[in-house]
Amino acid sequence: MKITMKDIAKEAGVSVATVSHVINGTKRISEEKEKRIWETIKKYNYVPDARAKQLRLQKTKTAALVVSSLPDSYVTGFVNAVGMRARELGYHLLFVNTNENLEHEKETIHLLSSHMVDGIILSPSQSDISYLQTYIDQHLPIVLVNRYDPKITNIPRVVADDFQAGYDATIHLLQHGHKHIGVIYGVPNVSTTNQRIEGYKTALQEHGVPFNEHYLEMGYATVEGGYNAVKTLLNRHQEITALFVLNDAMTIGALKGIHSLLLKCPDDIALIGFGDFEAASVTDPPITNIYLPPDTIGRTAFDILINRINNPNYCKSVSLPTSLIIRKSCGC
Amino acid sequence: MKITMKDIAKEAGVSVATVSHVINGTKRISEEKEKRIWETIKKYNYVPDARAKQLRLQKTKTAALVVSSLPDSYVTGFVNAVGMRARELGYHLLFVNTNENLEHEKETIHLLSSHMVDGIILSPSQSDISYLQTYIDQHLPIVLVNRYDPKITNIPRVVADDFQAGYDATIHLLQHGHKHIGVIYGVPNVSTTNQRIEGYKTALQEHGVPFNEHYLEMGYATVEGGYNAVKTLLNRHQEITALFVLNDAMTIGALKGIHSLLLKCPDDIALIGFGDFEAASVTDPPITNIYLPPDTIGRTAFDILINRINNPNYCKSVSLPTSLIIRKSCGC
DNA sequence: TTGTACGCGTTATCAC
DNA sequence: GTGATAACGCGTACAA
Repeated sequence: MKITMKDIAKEAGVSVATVSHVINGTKRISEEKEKRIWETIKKYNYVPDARAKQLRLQKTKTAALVVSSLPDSYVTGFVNAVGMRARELGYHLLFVNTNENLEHEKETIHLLSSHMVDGIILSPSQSDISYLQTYIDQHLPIVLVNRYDPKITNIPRVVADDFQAGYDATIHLLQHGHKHIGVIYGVPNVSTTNQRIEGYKTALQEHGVPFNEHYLEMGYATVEGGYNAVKTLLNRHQEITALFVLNDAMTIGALKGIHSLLLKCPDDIALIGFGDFEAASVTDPPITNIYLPPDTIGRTAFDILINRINNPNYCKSVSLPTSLIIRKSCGC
Repeated sequence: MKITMKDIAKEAGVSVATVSHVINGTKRISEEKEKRIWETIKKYNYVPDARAKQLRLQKTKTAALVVSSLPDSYVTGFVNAVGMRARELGYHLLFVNTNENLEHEKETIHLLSSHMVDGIILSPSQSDISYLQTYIDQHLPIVLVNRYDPKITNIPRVVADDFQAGYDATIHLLQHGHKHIGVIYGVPNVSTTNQRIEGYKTALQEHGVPFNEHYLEMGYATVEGGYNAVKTLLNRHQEITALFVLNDAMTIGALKGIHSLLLKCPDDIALIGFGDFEAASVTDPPITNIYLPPDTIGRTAFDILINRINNPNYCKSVSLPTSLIIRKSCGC
């Protein structure tokens, strides 16, 4: 049931006008009443209805950004796919990039929960998404993409089969005779990273290769971050002959790093990336990648969201297969 | 002045209920009245207020997409910059990708004009944006980015100095002794393409090199498109020794094409791109590019939009400088 | 502090 | 069958 300012006012034993003033700080209200009102607001996790506010104030505090095309790459492709599907189904899309910042993400979800949108597709910044439970209880339709918390099962999600992908990549490197395989990742404690590393471990184990946790190197999920991570890792472990990098930007940085160390790829160091980007076929050498299907993920996520909007109990989760695109960076 | 359903009803001599039924097709209304109502709607370019509708119907037909990061590349970087600035100023951002489709763009602007947003940053699909005049007359705040119509001066814009960029790129190639320089572009009749080509022509002229219009090759603005365009162009004009490609995706495709023709870059064909992408430093060879500053363009566009929102007469236009990033694809 | 008109469409109800 | 009247959705801000 949706809770309005009227409900808050009744519960706190004041008028809606008073509640409004407290929320907006537009007038001094007595200490105790103000406190009681805030408590009631917290209790019900109340957020003023954005539309009513906009209608009254005659402004939306929303700007539109319209562009005529988006070049490809995983997240971009994904954003694009969601946009296309949204359009096909007569929906608009409000877009927010939280820049891997949890606070920003929490604020965003809170804001959006003000009936600003019918539902949310969320690619979380971390795996700890327990804060979402409140909104789920309030029947705010949410679909998780890419990352999720395995312990939370009442939120639908669409993700890639990261375990299998990590496994496949590792097997590919093992088949080329590599025994010392480094892994470079950007974001810790998220299901994507964890699952890919699990797949990596499993593949190693099946081939009787011991797992060395020092072969796991974290860095910022940027070109620069990948560059630094590679240099650190290879300087410390000269026995490493292959690298598995978990995202596009770091893959580019890793290749830069390999070049700067005057190493030959794939002769000295084999490289396999995750995500796949347009330029991967023209790099020196062309990079073998695990391909993530942004289009399928995006469209599926939107379709699931619509189902969830129409039926609050709908809770299907999907895990999509990835594929290995073989180029030259592993010595094939 | 904002026009409401009440105004339409009065003008057409009917009640608001009738107007609503006509718009939504929820009831049979007599031929003549329906016709009269539609005419009035067209006359005033009336669009029902999205917020009032949403408030009444308790749904927004809007979904949110929240992602935790966007990898870089020009448009992506630009989108990201606008998003950051919007957040800093307490705005939300509705995002639409029109996929270079003019009809889609027109529909979008029309929809957004329903007070759905306070203002619009538009990267048009074509230079013919005369259809915007109606909205400008209605004081819908719009800022143009990247592309514009030189004839329309009452819409603020922020663009790169495309003429100078085209000039700089060409001069760079001329200085390396190239006389037969091909140009590959994706979108015809837009200011970006036109201006860059103007710069190219001017540079040629200053160096006494004749302009050959057959050196201009158009293709789809994709990797595939760049690939095909290069093959077509180089097969037809074997004397060409340098290529200037006007966007990232086609630049990647062009390099692919050069490889597939078994030509050496830069020895056989020099290459200079436009936009610059992360992987450009690790391609074979690393690609010299004209760099467009997405961050500055995005933030500036948003700031101008805010000014326009606060003052309908504000109409500053900005042209930002580009820079040449020298790598190896020109033989430096 | 609070009652209440208002912003703008939608739709159930009622009148012709 | 056609069309108008009016209540409603939810905050805001002025008058009391």
